[in-house]
Amino acid sequence: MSKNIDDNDVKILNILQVDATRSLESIAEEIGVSLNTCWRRVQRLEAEGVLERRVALIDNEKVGLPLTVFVSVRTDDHSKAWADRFSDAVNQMPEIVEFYRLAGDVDYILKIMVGSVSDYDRVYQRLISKVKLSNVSASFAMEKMKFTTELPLGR
Amino acid sequence: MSKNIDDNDVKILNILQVDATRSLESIAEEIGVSLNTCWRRVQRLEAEGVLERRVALIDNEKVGLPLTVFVSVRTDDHSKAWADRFSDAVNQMPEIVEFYRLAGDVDYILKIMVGSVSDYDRVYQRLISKVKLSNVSASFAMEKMKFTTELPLGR
DNA sequence: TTTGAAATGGATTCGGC
DNA sequence: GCCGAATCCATTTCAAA
Repeated sequence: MSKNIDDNDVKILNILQVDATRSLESIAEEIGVSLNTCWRRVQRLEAEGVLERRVALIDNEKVGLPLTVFVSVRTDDHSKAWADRFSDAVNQMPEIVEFYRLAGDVDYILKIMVGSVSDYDRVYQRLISKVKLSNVSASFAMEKMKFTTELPLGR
Repeated sequence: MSKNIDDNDVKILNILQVDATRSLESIAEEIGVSLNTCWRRVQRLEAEGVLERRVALIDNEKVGLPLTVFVSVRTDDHSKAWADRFSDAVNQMPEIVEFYRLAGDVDYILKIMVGSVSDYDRVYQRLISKVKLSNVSASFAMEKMKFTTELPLGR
């Protein structure tokens, strides 16, 4: 934990990462500081970029996106040019919601959210039309058992 | 896409899933409806559970959680009792931020956010002390190339 | 320089038309 | 769907420590 984040900051972050609609007044009361102090801390956390943004989370099933797919990618082309093209292609595709480069035998993992298996196939076809992938393996999620954007900050 | 979500609802959702601090007035203006209509639509989307909640997103590196680990789990115990114990254990561990049951040869995938490899090892030890896992494989993320909570709703 | 109390003005909420 | 009143809330100001 960064040294410029104290106990009260953590309390504020823990409240806001559960519910960003909480009023400053109620947060101030809960953590035992004045409204003003609380406001200043939130401002500082935003200015420092600790608090990145506030977003609305949408129920993926209720908007017709019940299927989550994890895709493992291996490549034999480890050039920068290839990596850049892959990255650009992924960033143009809104169905790909997460994308990491990994250590180990799998080079990349993608998380894709779509309406159906055939929607997934269209996303897959579009992706491989943009960039050559030597070894791709898809795993379909049968059940979302936990999903949170809340980071473990301790108390 | 569910039939009770129309074009204007999608526009509202697309705005709020990028920035939940936007005022109703500015949203109303952007999509071309009255403030009141916009407010009622947001109320309805919340009541229906389409809009689940609004949260603050925190910079994981700035709070000392630079390491993301994907863990694949295979099990030979496919009983309900075992699955429940696994699920309970995961839900008690805030470092595990995502958890899915998969189709295919890997049974589960976990996404874990921690400060370091040794923090990961502590999480891992804690997990296997609570539930027997027959085959576990961890992949460490070297680079977060894309992360968004924004669902692809089309226009 | 920091802190808290109070004022301001803007945004949200909700009834009625 | 639109108006407008009542309320709530973020932000600024200002005085005191």
